[in-house]
Amino acid sequence: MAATIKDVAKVAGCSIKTVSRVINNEPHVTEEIRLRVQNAIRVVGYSPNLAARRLVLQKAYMICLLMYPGFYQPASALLSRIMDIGYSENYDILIEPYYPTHKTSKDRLANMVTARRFDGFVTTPPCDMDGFVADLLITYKIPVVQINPLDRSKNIPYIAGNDYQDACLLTQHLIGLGHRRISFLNGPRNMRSSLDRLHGYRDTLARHGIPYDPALIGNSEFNFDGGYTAAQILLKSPHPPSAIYAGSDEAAYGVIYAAQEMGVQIPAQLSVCGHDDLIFSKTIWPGLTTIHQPIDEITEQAVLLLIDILKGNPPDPLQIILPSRLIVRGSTAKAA
Amino acid sequence: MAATIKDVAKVAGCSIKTVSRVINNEPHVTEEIRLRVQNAIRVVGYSPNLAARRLVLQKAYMICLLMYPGFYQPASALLSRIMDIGYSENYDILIEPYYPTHKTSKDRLANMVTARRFDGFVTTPPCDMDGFVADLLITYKIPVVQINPLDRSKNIPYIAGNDYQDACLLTQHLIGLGHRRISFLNGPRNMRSSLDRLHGYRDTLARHGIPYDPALIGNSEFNFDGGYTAAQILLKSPHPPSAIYAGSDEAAYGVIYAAQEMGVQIPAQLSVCGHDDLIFSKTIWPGLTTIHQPIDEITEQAVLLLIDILKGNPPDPLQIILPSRLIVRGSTAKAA
DNA sequence: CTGTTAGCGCTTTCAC
DNA sequence: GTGAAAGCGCTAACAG
Repeated sequence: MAATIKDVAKVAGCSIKTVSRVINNEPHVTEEIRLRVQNAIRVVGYSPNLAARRLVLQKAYMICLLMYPGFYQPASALLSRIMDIGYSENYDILIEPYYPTHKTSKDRLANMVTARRFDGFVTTPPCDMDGFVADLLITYKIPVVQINPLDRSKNIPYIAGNDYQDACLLTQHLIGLGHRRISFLNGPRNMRSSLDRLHGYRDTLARHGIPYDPALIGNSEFNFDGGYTAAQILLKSPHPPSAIYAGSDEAAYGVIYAAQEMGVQIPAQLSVCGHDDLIFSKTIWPGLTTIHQPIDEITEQAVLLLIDILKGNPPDPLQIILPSRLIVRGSTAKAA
Repeated sequence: MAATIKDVAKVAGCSIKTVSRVINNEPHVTEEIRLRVQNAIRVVGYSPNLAARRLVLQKAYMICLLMYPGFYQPASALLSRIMDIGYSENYDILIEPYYPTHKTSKDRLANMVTARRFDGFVTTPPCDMDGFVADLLITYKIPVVQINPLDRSKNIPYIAGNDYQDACLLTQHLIGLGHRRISFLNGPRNMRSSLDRLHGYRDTLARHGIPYDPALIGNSEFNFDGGYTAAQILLKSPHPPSAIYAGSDEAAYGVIYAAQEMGVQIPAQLSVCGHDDLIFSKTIWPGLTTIHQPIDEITEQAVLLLIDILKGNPPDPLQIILPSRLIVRGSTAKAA
């Protein structure tokens, strides 16, 4: 049986309340007694019982990171930092998968919410696809911070990247290299980032007086197979593009694979860009030119923001957009 | 304020003990009252308070997955399944990073153990590098299940793959393709899998009467940079290998990168194998021949095993080894 | 500055 | 078959 405050009080020769005061750094304790208690804590090997604290404080001390499996893998380094943040603030952080289209997933979330298992939530897209999560949490008055939310019209705190601007950056890069026939591989239609990236691409073309050609738009679903298939179609077309902006790194991998298979040389005959800067994008051959959205920083900040809100210190801008970086590697070169 | 058993009891017109009986599916309740209580639960929207239950039962209902960041990334699908398993058994599963060489990391673990934050642990290598984790948990009598443990001499439950046999499989594959000068890129010396893979490689060569040549052994640390550097050295040597078994997929990526850069064609001039079957190994060009250790299944089984132990139903073999699969892709071909 | 008391929501004796 | 009462370890309110 683990030691309790009673044991500590007995050893220190004081009441349990005094022990409680010392543990929680409350005032009104003489230095002498404080030291005596701290010593007693060490002697009996005491550490507070979380369940008891949670019960009496009516707080779960738990945060839920609601993630759509397949959308984005939290690298272990990030995970590590997030858990550290939680730990230092006394929160356990749980990563829960969530499929917005599965009824069981929704039911489970509803359970967790009504049971008040978590003090707050952080969500990734497309968990917020249909507004179910947001509505539920708002109804039960449970704080949320969204990562890259699909719908930014609601007044929910979020941390996000700037997909539109990022796409402009990438398109600009290709145009700067002399490319004029630039393909764009679109992603899922219900994803905000797909649309934003497409718009960035279109607007940048327009700004440079390059006409928009629907024949150059492929559909990749932002995954490998989609990129592979779309590239095959585009490269076999009578008037193929000189550059493909794949919309996502995974799709870009598919493009590169298809090109290699067809004997199309990258970047000599075809420039390829991705978008996301997955960890392997620097290790495939040739290195992939892409956009590095600071997703780790975004996630980290989302957790910090949520904790601030939970502590009752909501910072002033509750909605923050972080800038990205263009990463130029070997997969793009001057147009032939 | 959420509803409690008291509220339910009031609505159902019975005592709280009866409500408790219904919640926990205990006998000695007439069907009529049971129904009345179940109805009342729905009416008041009751769900049990976990903290209270934890307090009175003296159980954390928490499992810790101790992971070495960088060793292995739990794919989100796996994560999803693990959380599901935990959820269905009423356990929260927390993923905690652990650096066996960091004092802060050890201190934190010690804290968690003494505070009895978790009912049990699952560890990945090399968390068990120095025996600290195992000793600590054994001292405090907290159940552990190890994944691919480095030291299997202790009597601790584990789920593991068979690195030795896997390496044999891969080496065999290369020899079967007619390769005789086969390089092996070693990993960290303190990792059991490095040694086992090396031994499998050596023994298989021996079985086929191929002499072991230390000049063909490179050091990759099982990562991209290591593989890249080692490949450069090997390929520039006067008598280069016709195949490189990279010891890990990440190292294999480095080998492929280096080869492409030097204009060495894969697989025509050089066959390359990895080991691990990371998710991107099928999407790089050419697809990587490798070993698929069922790491997802291993992890899943480890969690299930731990829960069985926690429930007091330890199954008979507490140490299980799961077989792997050879995955042949485009990166290996007949020797020239 | 310190201690006593009550109670968070639940399960567990032990009567009835 | 059912319920009253005690208590898990802690914090909050209130005396002293």
